[in-house]
Amino acid sequence: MSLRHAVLGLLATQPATGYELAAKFDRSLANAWHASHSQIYPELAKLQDAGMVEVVGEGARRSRTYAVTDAGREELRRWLVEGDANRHQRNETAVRWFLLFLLEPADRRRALERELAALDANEAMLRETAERIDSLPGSHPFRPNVDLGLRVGDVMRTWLREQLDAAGDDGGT
Amino acid sequence: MSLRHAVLGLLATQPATGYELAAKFDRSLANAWHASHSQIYPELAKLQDAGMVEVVGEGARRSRTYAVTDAGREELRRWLVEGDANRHQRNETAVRWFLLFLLEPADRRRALERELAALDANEAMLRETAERIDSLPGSHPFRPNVDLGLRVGDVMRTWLREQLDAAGDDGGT
DNA sequence: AAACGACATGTCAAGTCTGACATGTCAGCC
DNA sequence: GGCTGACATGTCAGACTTGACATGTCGTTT
Repeated sequence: MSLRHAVLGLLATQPATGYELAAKFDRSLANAWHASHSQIYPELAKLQDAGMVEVVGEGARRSRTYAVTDAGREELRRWLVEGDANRHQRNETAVRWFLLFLLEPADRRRALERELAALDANEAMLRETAERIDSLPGSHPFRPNVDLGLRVGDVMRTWLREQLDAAGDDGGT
Repeated sequence: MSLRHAVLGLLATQPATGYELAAKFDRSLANAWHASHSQIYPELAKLQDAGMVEVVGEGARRSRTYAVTDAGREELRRWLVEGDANRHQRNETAVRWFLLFLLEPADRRRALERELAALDANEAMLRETAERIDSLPGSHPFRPNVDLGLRVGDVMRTWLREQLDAAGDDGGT
């Protein structure tokens, strides 16, 4: 279960409310793990019961800011250091890309173009994030990961364009 | 749900038994989607009820070979063409890589080296697959995907080595 | 002939995740 | 004052996934 460790990790980076965590899952972790608030709030409660996070502040609208405790930090460290490199992933995009060859060239071209557009959008988001981070003073811990995302995105877009060319050859205009 | 479409796709590529499908999920789709036989057999039954696959042969040990029907092919096509480019993924490795900066440099180096080793193993597997495929007559539909995997692997390993260098700078010997 | 390992399928309890439903607060605008 | 949209939390049924348990077959080796 990574949800637990993702939450611990985000809180270890910076204390946050459940709402803020949900936003971070949609931004920072968008390309790594998806979780919505309906999972995050119960998980925070469980982590609090387990003594791994604690409430460090309350704000307007019943909001509670959580922070990691020493026990939580230890659990996180244990997972990062000892957890075996589990390569299992669940990636709908990858499945789709595997099966695109089954389509007729015309359909395939359309699908490839849609995938390319989605990647372009992701690229734009990453570039924005990079710029925002770079304009901040000091270095941001996630900067290398943004960079990795950009590089992987480049490779994937190149590949998609190659597949588009190939589909064009097969299918005429 | 991608399990259904992954199964349909594999069967559209080539008819197979549930057992063979499970093996393919561990090989071809290892970096895309994980599914074990305890999911595959029930899914085949559901797909058969829905008229999307049919039994085209029976072999030793009660084995049944399934193939996609026209209805299944249509559903698969619909998903490939119309399904929106869902970028949600669930990737424990990515989460870990996001949080590695939280570790002390010594721990971080150890973790990075373990990740590098896991990637090397994956690389070796992909190269083997590529060679096996290339030695076959004709072109194999998954060849481009193997290539994509190799390229993405290269980018990731380069990144890991950079992070290792950075951790070395931080933490001395 | 017994033992072994790969082949082959099946079930199920427990855990995880999704999407919808539900409730309420606060700030700014008209 | 009322409206709207962002903020903020919570619950839950239904679907999906995991890992363990269960059963049996076939070919090869000892």
